[in-house]
This record gives sequence, structure tokens and C-alpha cells, in this order.
Amino acid sequence: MTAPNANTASQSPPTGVSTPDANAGLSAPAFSPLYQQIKAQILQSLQNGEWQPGDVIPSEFDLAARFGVSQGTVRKAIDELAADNLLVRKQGKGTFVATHAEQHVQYRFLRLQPDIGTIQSEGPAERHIIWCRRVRATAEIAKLLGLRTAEPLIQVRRVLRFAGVPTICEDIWLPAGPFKGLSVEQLSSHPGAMYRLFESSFGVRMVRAEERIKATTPDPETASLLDVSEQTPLLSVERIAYTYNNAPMELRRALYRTDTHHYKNELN
Amino acid sequence: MTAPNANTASQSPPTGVSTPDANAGLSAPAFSPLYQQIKAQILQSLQNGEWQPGDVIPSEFDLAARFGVSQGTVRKAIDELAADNLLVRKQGKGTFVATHAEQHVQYRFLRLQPDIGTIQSEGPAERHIIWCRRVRATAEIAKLLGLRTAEPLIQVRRVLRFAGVPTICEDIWLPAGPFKGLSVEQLSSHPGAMYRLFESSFGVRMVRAEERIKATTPDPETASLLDVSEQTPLLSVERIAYTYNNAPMELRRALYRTDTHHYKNELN
DNA sequence: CAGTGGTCTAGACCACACT
DNA sequence: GTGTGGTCTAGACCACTGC
Repeated sequence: MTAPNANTASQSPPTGVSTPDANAGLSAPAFSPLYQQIKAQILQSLQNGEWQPGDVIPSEFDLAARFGVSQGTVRKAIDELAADNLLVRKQGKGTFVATHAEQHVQYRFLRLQPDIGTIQSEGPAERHIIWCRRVRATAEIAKLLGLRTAEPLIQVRRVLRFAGVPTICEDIWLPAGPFKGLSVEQLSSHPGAMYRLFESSFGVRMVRAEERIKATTPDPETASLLDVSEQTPLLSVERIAYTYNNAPMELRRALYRTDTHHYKNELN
Repeated sequence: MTAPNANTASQSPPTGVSTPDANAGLSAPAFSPLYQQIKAQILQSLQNGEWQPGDVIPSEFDLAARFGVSQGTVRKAIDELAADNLLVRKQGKGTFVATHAEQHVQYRFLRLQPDIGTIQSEGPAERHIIWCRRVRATAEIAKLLGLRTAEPLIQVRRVLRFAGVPTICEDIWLPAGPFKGLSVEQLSSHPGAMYRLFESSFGVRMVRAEERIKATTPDPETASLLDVSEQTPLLSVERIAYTYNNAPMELRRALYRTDTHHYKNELN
């Protein structure tokens, strides 16, 4: 029962891995290390909701028994998932599913920082929802979100203020299906950041994102919302956020004022 | 000589690590895993030039013998250094000191991409050095580079063209000491990217960098160099590049045209 | 105290590159 | 074939958490 890899009478370690026996003749050059397969299985359990954000997952030894491998192999799989910010290890306590809720970083994907002073010493941002309505995907937006043209979307426009100054104005597009029922009330009343709401109310956890940045000037409406002139150069930040299976689930187009803030990026 | 951790007569594995004996009484809570110490020693050999960029370093077993630890411990140290892009592992061949020269990525820290089309299908950039002269550090620049005001610097101004279009105009400040002798001829004639020259001719290897991005408009001179109007919004990118010991060694202030290109960032 | 993740070791075997 | 990094195992002990 507990030793699926048992294969020899001697006490040599299980050969495992590349299924050397079944590969007689010409076989696909596919070679996947055991820990990658374990990683994929753990990912599967995350996607299908077996373990919810914030939960503890089974211990390394439990998982090793469950998958019929050694603890070290499970460890390597978890190491990679932790490096991807999908799991969080806590010595003495266990390994947890990463969550936007308990993350001490308030804005996971926001790279805008005040020019001087300690980070976020300015306190939490004020969030003002301008409106939230159902729209249909343009060809361009559909392509970015991996949908078909004219599929229903929810579009949210909001403004973020730091220390009372309107600094960010953004449009957010979400596929209507997974986010059915999203309302202005929900958005306004929810205390935390937006990704927290997505996670707790819609079971959608954003895992990574890509941003494309340009410099531009605002249209009249946005200029008014940000309290700047139409000639003010602003950062245009287009973000696509992805959930577990690398599926795009959100498109944001934001304009950032950079008179008191800057976009910070670390290059390695 | 070769077994600094030898400590017991029995064949139990060396206890090592936390020096449990010397820690009687109240001691600093410092605890450094063995592999971190190995990592530091390898880093030391990189800094003092024992292994040059492009070189193979000794095999994991050789290093294990040299440091008196097991191969697995050396492996973990190298894993982290490889994750930091300081070393590059090549299965079957060895572990190499990372270099800007052989890196297939031409511009290690440049995040600007053409809006459409395959990445860098536009061919290599044309580099035009505008000038290169000795200056003295302003208080602001000195602070950013960790120097004192009025220390001698070399300042380079250049323009990069993609597909014939001037797209980037940047000023580069370098401490005069480490870069003694840097000349326009050297900069112009050197075939590759700038960091390659720094590495091969001055022994300075840039390891990581930070960028601060704002939106702005160009001054008249820069507008002319980039062939745009003074009202054109541009990305202002300030980069500080660091060498091994986390010491800042270069400051760049660049303006990017974003009419045909965008700054791309991956968020994890 | 028991349970968890974190470190370290020793040894086996696999995949890849060079000669 | 030899040597390199890459994977896997088994077992020991350390550090941290909470009962």
C-alpha cells in the first residue's frame, strides 16, 4: 500500500523517474524529474480547491507517503512552489497556501512608491469607485484576456488617493462569468485590496502578472479625476494578471501620477 | 588541513554549523547554516577575482573537499548563487562564472521592447556616443553612488537607435577611479553592450540594478537628440547598478520614447 | 513534549558533454 | 569511458512552535 515504487528485491533505492522499462523502442524524449511531477500534483490540489488560501497543507512526510516518494523529493517540489509565491513555509508550524489576505504586503503587484520617506508611511490609500458596469469585450481586450470578441465583461473604474492626492486612475476588466455578482457595494465596502475580494468572494487567486508601461497624457475625463492638466505626462501601466493555470483573468489600464511617486523595479 | 570540521572520533556526521559548544552563556542569536558560509566563501572567490567571468569553477566534489563539507551542501550554496545569476550551471560541463559577454541576452537590464513582433527582431541597436567627459559629483549623484560630493566621475551621454529611430537618450555616471582611462574610442569601437566592456576592460561586473521610473517631457537638447517635440511624454528611467559587494557602481538617467516600444515588467 | 520545517550527510543512479 | 551536474533516497540532527 505504502510503497508504490517498490520494484526490486534488493535494498537498492527505487529507480523511479524516467520509467526506463516502459521506454523500450523509440519513445518521446520527455523526461520529467519526480519532483516536477509532485509539484504538478500539488498544483492540481491548489487549483481544484482541495487546499484553500490560508490553509495548512499536509506535512512533508504526509505528502511523501501519499505520493510514494521520499520527503526530500516533496521538499524540492514545495521549494519551487514557495519560490513562485504559491506556498509559504513557516518553520515549526507548517506550509500554507499563499493568500492575498494575510500577506503583509498590502498591494502585491503595485510598484508605485512615494519618492521619499519610508515605504507606505503615508498610510493606506483611499479607494473611490467611479463606476462598475457590464460591457462587452472589444476585439483587443478579448485577445488580451483570451476570450472571444463581445463576450460579457465587468468594467470597473476607480481612483486611488495617497495622502489625499489622487494618484492612480484605472480601468479594470474582468470576465463576467467567474465574477458574476460583483457590485459597487461589494467593492466599496470591502476593507482590503481588490485581489483579496477576488480570492474570498469568487475563488479566483491571482498568481502573477505582466505590466507594459508607456508614457502618455490623460484624456479630459481622466485629467479631471486625477486633478492634473491634459498636458501632464503620466505613466500608462497595462497589467494582465494570471491565475493558477496561467490563464489571464484580469486586465487593468491605469494612469499613474509621478510627481510625488515613482515606479520602482528591481532587476536581477 | 583538509578537514576543518573534523571534531569527533565516532563516525557520526560532523555537527558543525551552530558551534553549539562555544555558545555557552548568553551568545548572539546568530545562526548561519553551513551552506550560507560556503556561499559566502564562494562569493569571496568571485570578488577577489580567483575565478574570472566565463571561467569554470571547480566541481562540486572539489569544492566540497576544499571546504570540508559534503557535496550536497556545496550544491545548495551554488544553487542560490545560480538563482542570483552569479553562476551558471551547465549539466555535463561544469559551473561557470556568469558573464555579460556570453550571455545570450544582449541587454541584461534593458526592459524596453518593441510593441509588436518577435522580441528584438529589429536587430541590434545602433549606439551613438554624444560625448564622454570628466565631471565632479553633485551632492545628489554622490549620495546615489555612495561617494562624497565633488569626487571625480566620468559622464557619458549616448543615444540608442532601434531600426533607425532614436529611442533612448541616456546619461551615465561612473566613478573615475575604477574606470580610469575610459575613452570615447573605447566606447565607440567596442562591439557589444556596455556592461561587457566594464567587465573585460575594468574588471567591474554589474550584478543587479534598481530602476525608478517616472513620466516626463524632454529638455530642448534631449528632444532634439530623440527627434521629438518638447511636449512628448517620455519614460524617465533612473538606474543604479550594483557590483558584487552590493556597492553602487553606475548611475544612469535615461529617457525612453514609448511610441513604438514599451517597458515590460514581470510581477511575481 | 511531539510535530513541523531546515540542515547536513552519504551513497546510488541518471542525463549530458567531451574525448 | 570519464567527469560533470541533476535526481532520489534514507537517516540523523537542529531550530522553531505550540501543547
